[in-house]
Order: sequence, then C-alpha cells, then structure tokens
Amino acid sequence: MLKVKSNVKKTKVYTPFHGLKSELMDLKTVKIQDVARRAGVSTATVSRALSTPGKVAESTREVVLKAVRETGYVVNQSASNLRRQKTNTLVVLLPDLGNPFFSQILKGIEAAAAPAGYNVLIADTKQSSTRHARLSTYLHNTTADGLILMDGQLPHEMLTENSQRHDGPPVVFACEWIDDAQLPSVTVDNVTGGALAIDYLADLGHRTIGHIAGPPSNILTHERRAGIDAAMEARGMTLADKWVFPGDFSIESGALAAQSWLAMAERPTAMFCYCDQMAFGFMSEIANAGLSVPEDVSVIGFDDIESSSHYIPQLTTIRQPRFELGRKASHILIDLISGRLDDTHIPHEKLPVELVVRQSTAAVM
Amino acid sequence: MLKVKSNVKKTKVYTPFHGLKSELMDLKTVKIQDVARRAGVSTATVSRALSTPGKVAESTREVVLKAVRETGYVVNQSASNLRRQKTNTLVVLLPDLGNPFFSQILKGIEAAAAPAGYNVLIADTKQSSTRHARLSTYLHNTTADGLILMDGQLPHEMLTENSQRHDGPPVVFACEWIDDAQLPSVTVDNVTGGALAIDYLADLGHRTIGHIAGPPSNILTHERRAGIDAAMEARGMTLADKWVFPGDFSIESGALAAQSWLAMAERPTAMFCYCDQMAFGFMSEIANAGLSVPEDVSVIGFDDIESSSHYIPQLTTIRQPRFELGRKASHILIDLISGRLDDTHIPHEKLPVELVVRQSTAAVM
DNA sequence: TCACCGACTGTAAACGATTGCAAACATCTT
DNA sequence: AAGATGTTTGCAATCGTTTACAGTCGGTGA
Repeated sequence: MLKVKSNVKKTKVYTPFHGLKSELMDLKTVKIQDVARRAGVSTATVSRALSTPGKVAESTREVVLKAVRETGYVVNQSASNLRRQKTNTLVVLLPDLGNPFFSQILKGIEAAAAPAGYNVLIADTKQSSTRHARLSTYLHNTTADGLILMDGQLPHEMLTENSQRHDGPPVVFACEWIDDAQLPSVTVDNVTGGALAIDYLADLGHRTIGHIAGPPSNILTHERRAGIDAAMEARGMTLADKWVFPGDFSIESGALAAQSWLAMAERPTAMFCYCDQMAFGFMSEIANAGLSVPEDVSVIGFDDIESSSHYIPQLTTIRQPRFELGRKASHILIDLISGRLDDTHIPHEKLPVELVVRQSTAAVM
Repeated sequence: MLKVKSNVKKTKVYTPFHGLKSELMDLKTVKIQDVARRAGVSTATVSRALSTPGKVAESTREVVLKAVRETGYVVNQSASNLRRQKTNTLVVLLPDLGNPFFSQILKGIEAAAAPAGYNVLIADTKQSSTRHARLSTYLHNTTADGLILMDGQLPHEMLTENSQRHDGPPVVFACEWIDDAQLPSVTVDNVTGGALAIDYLADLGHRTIGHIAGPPSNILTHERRAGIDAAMEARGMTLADKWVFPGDFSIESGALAAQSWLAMAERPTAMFCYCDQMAFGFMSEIANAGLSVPEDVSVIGFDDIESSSHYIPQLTTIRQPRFELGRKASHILIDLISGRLDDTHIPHEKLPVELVVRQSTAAVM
C-alpha cells in the first residue's frame, strides 16, 4: 500500500526542484491519499471537504484546503468519473463544424453547460467515415452524460431503441430533429419563418417568387416549404417548380442557383433563400453579372448570422435565436440528466423566429 | 462478487422486455465480466480480444466477439481511462467560439484527431469567469491528454511552470502564442502577411495607407504591424498614427473605424484590415455612406474566411491556411502525447500565407 | 524421454476517488 | 445520569478495465 511506484512519464526526464515547492509539488501526481496524510485526516474527509463542504467541520475543512493548496492536489477526473458513474460531459453532434451558423449555438450550449459544471465535447458527423459509428459510440459509451444532436440525418433506429430502453444518456435535438425518435427538442418555428418571408415579399408586391431550397433529406426544408406553400395559397399564389432551386447550405450552392436564375428568360422578382449563406452566394453571383440587389431582384435569407447585417446590401432575413436555442437545449439536457425533469412529458420547445427587414428587399417595380 | 446490484437509473422506470433481446441486453449495463462469463473465458481475454486481437487465438476471439455482440457490451470509458491513465481527449481552448475564423481550424483539429482515436473538447475562454481557472483545470486535470491553445492571453506563468515541470499534458499553441512559454506552436507568417498587404497596395499606387489594428495585447497585432512597417520603410513610407484605427476582431469595430475614416478631412486611399470580419464591417459602413469599394477606398483583409470570396465586392485578403493549421497543431500534439516526438526539440511550424487578389482593391486614381 | 519454447489464457493487483455504514464524540432532554 | 439526538469522522468496499506475472499445453530438438 505504501509502495510508491514512479508515475513519472516514461519519456520525460526527471528535473529536480529546489526549495519548498520541490518537496511539496512532486513530480509524481499527488493523490487524495497524500493530501489526507498531510492534513492528518482520512481520504473520506478530504473528498467531502472538496465536494460537500457542508458535511465537514469548518476547522477540518480549513486544514484540508491548506493541505490541498500545499500539495497542489487536483482530483483525478477519470477516477471520480468511474466512481460516480458520471462524466460531467455533454457531447454535441453537428453536421458541419465549418458552418458559422453553429458557432452561436455552440456558444449558447457552452454558456449553459459551463456554470452547471459540464464540459462540452463537439463531434463533426460529416468527418467520421460513418456517422452511425459516431452516434453509437456516444450513445453506449460512458463518455457523455448527455447528447445534443444537431443533425437530423442520424440513424434513427438507434435513437428510438435507446429512448425506449430508458438506458443510455439522455438525448436532446437542437435545430433539426427526427420525428420517429420520441425525443425532446429545441427548434424554431420554421413553418412560420417560411410564411413570414413569403408574406413580406408578397406585401412588397412580388408575385413571382423563387426559392433556393435546402437538402431534400433535411426536415427543415419541408417545414419551411410548408410555410411557403401556406402563405402563398392564402394569397392565391403557388410556388412554381421551375423556380425552386436546389441548395445545400453552402455559399456555392447559392451562387449556382444565381447562375440558373440568370439563365432564365422569365425570372422571379424575389428569392427566398433557405439560409443566409446561400443568399450571400446568390447575391454575390448576381453582382458578378452586373445586376444588383434589391433593384433587380429582392433577396431574403434565413438564420440571421453575424455577417448578414453587414453584407452589402444588408440582408433581409428571418432571424433564428441561435444562442438561445443552444442555451435552451443545453439547459433541458442538464435538467434531464439531473432528473429534475419529469420523465413523462417530452419537452418540445419551439422558439419564435422574426423577420428582420434590411436592404436586400424592395417593392416590386 | 456475484451480488448484482441494481444499476438502473434511479428515476427511470423498469420497462420489461420480451423475447431474446430482453434476456441478453438487460437494463443494467453489461460489463466485461458478463461477456467473459458468456464466452467462457476470463475478463483478461475479453479485454485482449478487443484491444489487442493479435494476442488472442483466432478461435477464442470469435467466441468473444460473438458474446460482445450478443450482450451489446461497450467498454466503460471511465474505467478504461482510469486504468490506462489516458483519456483520448484533446482540449482546445479558444477565445471566442462565435468567431467563424475558428471553425475551419477546429475542423482541421478534428480531422487529425478522429482517426487517431482522440475526441476533441472545446472550451471558450471568454465565457468562463476567469480564464485562469479554465486553463488550470485542464492543465492539472486528467481530463485531457493534450491541449491546443488558440488564445495568447492565457496566464503564462502557469504554462512555463507546467512545461518546466515536465508534468501535465503536452500543450501546443495554434495561431497565437506566448513567447515566454517554451511551447510548440503552429502559426502563420504574420510578418510576411502584413508586408504582402502593404506591398500589394503600394504597387497599386497607394501612398496613403491606413490600418485597422487588432487588440494591442494580441501578439499577432504586433507581428503584422512589424510586417507593415518593414514593407513601408523599404519604400520610404511610414504608417501615420492617425491612420491606425483600433479594432478587436468584431465586425462592429470595422464599422466604427469606417466612421472615423469617413469623418476625416484627409483620408487614406487604402485600408489594410487586421481581419476579414473587420473589413466587412468597414466596407458595409462605407456603403451605407454612399461610397464604394474599391472606387473610393481600397480594402484588404486578413484570414480569407469562407464568406470573403462572396462578399460584394469580393475581398482581397491574405489567406491563412486555417484547416491545415488546425490539422498540423492536432498532429503535433498527438505526436507529443504518444512520445513520437523528440523532447529536445520544440517544433515551431510557421505556415505560409498568401495574397488573394479579388475585387476590393484597385489602382489609385 | 525430457527440457525448452512459443502461443494462449487466467489470476489478481492495480488505477484513484467516493460513499454507505458505523463509530466516536458532543449536546441536549428528562 | 442515562438516554436521545445530531454532528463529524474513518473504514473499507466499490466503480469496471487493463496488464504484469504466472501458469498450461502441445510441439520440438537433443
């Protein structure tokens, strides 16, 4: 028990220290046992002094904390995790880390996680060869106390099974979701968002409206489309198939749509883009062709990412409360983990979107 | 030893299952012991069959893998981490998750980390009340096998001490760095970048050049400034103090600089912005004032983030190989962790930057 | 035939913290 | 004074894997 095995990293050279510190903060990692010895108490007391101060006498706690300071002790997370069966880690699965759309959401997730003592682990599902494996890893592993999924394309059998087994870590969807998996979600009102865009364009007098759509496999594509259709129908309009351009979140796909638009004999006077990035791509290509927004075509986006208010022209768009969305998802997940949330009711938060009118839209001439 | 304690989560209700699966994949987590029993071997063999297949007879391995499949066994990471004294996790500390500049770098980090079996944990230093605490946590914890720092403002005493003690996880700087801390780094050639921008503007005939600077406390601010000064001096020019505007990475600070610029009686004909975001802010405000780029003022940025090539006008800028930077940092860190890298030599990778000429710059009239 | 070798496998001791339980002690009650 | 109650503390089991070490077993060369 007292045999002190060398914990010095293999390849590292032992560098002797001088003075007080050298004796105290030794190279071999100091464990709770060392602190206990120094403070003249048991390891149990040290542990309690650190994690549940109320359960330890004021005086003892001071002695312990002093010993902790002197030894430079830090709890070994792995050991703690194993014993407590908890990792204090939230895993976020998102489709593309390179997309700036997610940054504010991540920030919101972090903002709620950090004060609650959770770390945030981020994994890009597009990177890993099979996203199936990625999800499975975190679902069955003890790596995460909970999962936030921002990718609606994940294998849903796995999720339904997981939620039915009441085993594995809680899972919350953010932004996107999967209907079949009966899981909590934090989303925005995409239908209203789509309708808002159309209503605004129609109010400006536009009668020929085009749309750059999202990926067909994406649930949001259909939600927003439903909003578009409803708003149009209410006005006796319809979205012409020829004016629906394919898109995939990328700026490039927006630029591609612009090329199609430019090549048309009969062009819609306004375009509703599935996301701001695609709107940028569209407008940029329009500008390259010597035309301008909103004089030659009105453009409205979706998301309201940072740069939208500083594009030229400033982009009219449907704002999603991204930070809030992340914060809420994180919050719900943490509540779920701590059992603070009633298991019988699956929360589905739908956050409102809002039309932000800027310069990229104008009344039809 | 055989006492099977209920591992069912407290708040969850036990849901009985029917058929084969129910017997095999029980609610209580299956451990290596269960697999061993089922396969009729020892836990050691199971462990070896999974992590070092070569050390186990072909036939036994098959039996074990079958048992693993049937039970749905997944190793408990916490236990494994504790035993191996390794977490397979890289922690990235960055100043602002909300800044799209980092997304590609993160992607690069992930790209190198994932195939090597490492997870990436991201922490925003601005969020936590004290970044000091944040760094300390990961430096002394067993949470991370290694750290990537993208924030040069972290308390450097801690780092120097850490590196001297040869204790704690290896640390690599990316983008920014701290001179005092003798730590590996992956950066870009900021001096050349600054010079490149000035040279190009000067070649276009600009003699009055302004600069929107970065935060004074940021090391890159000084590096790029050094490049600016060198290039200017070589041409007998100097950067006038009145034409150096303060900035802080934000779009807003770029817009603010534009306001100052607009208010000036004597304006520089070209502006070199510390980062693309700030260039966007500047150009956007210029446009609001009814002027245009590059007709009224040439603008050059730094970074070449995604949107730069699709801004209107397309932004001339100094490109940083961001993905590559992240990939390299990640790679070095992993080599460091695995001891594959010689300890005597501290690697300092300086990646080249490159001038990308687009539309926001023009010859002076 | 026997010692030896190589290829597998099993036993059991870690890894380091947490926590149920009970002992020890202090403080009140009656 | 004896019990009752409450507060602190320590003991020791436990979390689930990994791995050093010590077999076991069949085959080989002398």
